[in-house]
Formats: sequence, structure tokens, C-alpha cells
Amino acid sequence: MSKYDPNLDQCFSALGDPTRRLILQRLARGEASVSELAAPHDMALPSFMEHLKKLEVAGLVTSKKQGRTRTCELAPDAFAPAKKWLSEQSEIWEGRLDRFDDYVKNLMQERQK
Amino acid sequence: MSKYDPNLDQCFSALGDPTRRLILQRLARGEASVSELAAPHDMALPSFMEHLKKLEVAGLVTSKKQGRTRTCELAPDAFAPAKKWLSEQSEIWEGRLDRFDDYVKNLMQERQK
DNA sequence: GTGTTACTTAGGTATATGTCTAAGTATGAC
DNA sequence: GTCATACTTAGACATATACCTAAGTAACAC
Repeated sequence: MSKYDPNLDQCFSALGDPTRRLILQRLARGEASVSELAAPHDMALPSFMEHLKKLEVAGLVTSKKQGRTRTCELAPDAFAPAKKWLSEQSEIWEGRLDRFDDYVKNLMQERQK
Repeated sequence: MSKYDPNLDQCFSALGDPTRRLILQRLARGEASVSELAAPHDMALPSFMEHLKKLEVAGLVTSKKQGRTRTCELAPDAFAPAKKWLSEQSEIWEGRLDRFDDYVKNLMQERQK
């Protein structure tokens, strides 16, 4: 059984905001600077930056600064932990897991720590 | 392309809390009454009920009252919208890479001529 | 019909979140 | 050097969230 993972808190919470999901949808199509990302959003830049910061803290986005421009991109396998948690629950619900699968899952989770 | 879906706000926000994820993990194994669900959580019942309410509003849990007992269960396809959004973004992200791979492949083929 | 159980409602508090404006810093263009 | 650009920091504020206690209601159990 998946134990409590504090990173999932930040990850799912980050996904719970429409502005942040739109940022991710944009970044799925390729990297972009802060101002490019902010342009479609009718919001002061510091407010917008807070959203970017949450996405980074959640491990969904990475960024690097070159000169005065910060470029953001989707983190590698950004959505993997969230998808994994959801799939595990679905599988348990659908009754697809037998005891052996459960055992393997736990083992792999332990090793990832 | 996924449009802005207010239900995803509630769904992902609901998933962003560890108490609520634990409730869902419990319900993935079968329905339960409010007090059964609350038992492992060191929390006043009204506080706990708020979590259940958010899960219901998010469409992740359904409940029915029989007598004085309320029984909760995972909603059918509870996680489908969340999984769908995540998969769509992953596919767009991976599609972008594929396209880049294609481009590189073509380039190398051209050079071999 | 009295007490116990299983919630439910009401109301309060502390912290977190999402927004803003104003002012600061660092870089690039001229 | 001067000015515009692209963030960044600081501080304020309103609402939302996560918790609490206390009191209410609606079934059962006797």
C-alpha cells in the first residue's frame, strides 16, 4: 500500500489550480520564458511567479536563468508520481492486484526511498 | 486539447491532502461508514467530515445514509478525469519528443545520401 | 420514553493561498 | 553611462482551508 508521500501533497495541490494547469499545458508543448508564460494570464507578474514557484517546488517544472531571462520547462516524468498513485488506487478498486503484485509494488516503493 | 475544467480544480485539490488520499486508499478496498473511515484519523469528527464533503463535491466519493449510518464508497471511475488530464499532457510532451526524434532521424538520413 | 450511537450544524481561530502595488536588481541595447 | 527589459523582493490584504469545541438531531436498543 502506498504510504503518505508529502511530495504528492504539493504535486496534486499544484495541479488543483487552473492557472497552473494552463501553464503545464503550455509547457507540454515546449519550454518558454517567464514572460511568454505569463502573457496569456491577466495577472500581475509577482502573482504569476508564485504559481511558477509552486510548480517548481512540486517538482513539475524546472527552470534556469540565462542573462535576465528565466526559461521554464516541464520536469522529466513530471506527472509520473501522480499517475502512479492514481493507477494504484484504480487497480486496487478494480481488483486487479493479487497478493504477489502487491508484494512487488511494496518492494519497489521501498527501494525508491 | 483539454479546456479549463472547474471539476479538475476540486478533484486535484481534494487529492492534495494526505488525509483525503488515505480515505481514498481505504475506499479503494471497499465501502465503509463514516466512523469506520474516521477511526484511524486523530481528528475531531466534524473536521473529518469536511474532508469527506470535499471528496464528494469533487466527485471522488459517493455516500448514502441508511438509518443513522452513512456509507461511503469510491465513485465509479473516480480517478478517470484526473488520469485523463495527466495522460493528455504526457502524450503531448512525449509527442513533442517524438517529433524531435523524427526530425533528427530525417536529418541523419539526409546526410547519409 | 430514556439513553446511546452516529452523525450534523454552528461558530470560532490560526495558518495558507492568491492576489495586489511599489520598489529593487541585474542584464542587454544604444 | 543611460535607459529599457525581465524578472525579483517586500509588504499588504481578503478569502479559503484545516482544524477545534459545543450543542443539535435522528435512529436504534432496551
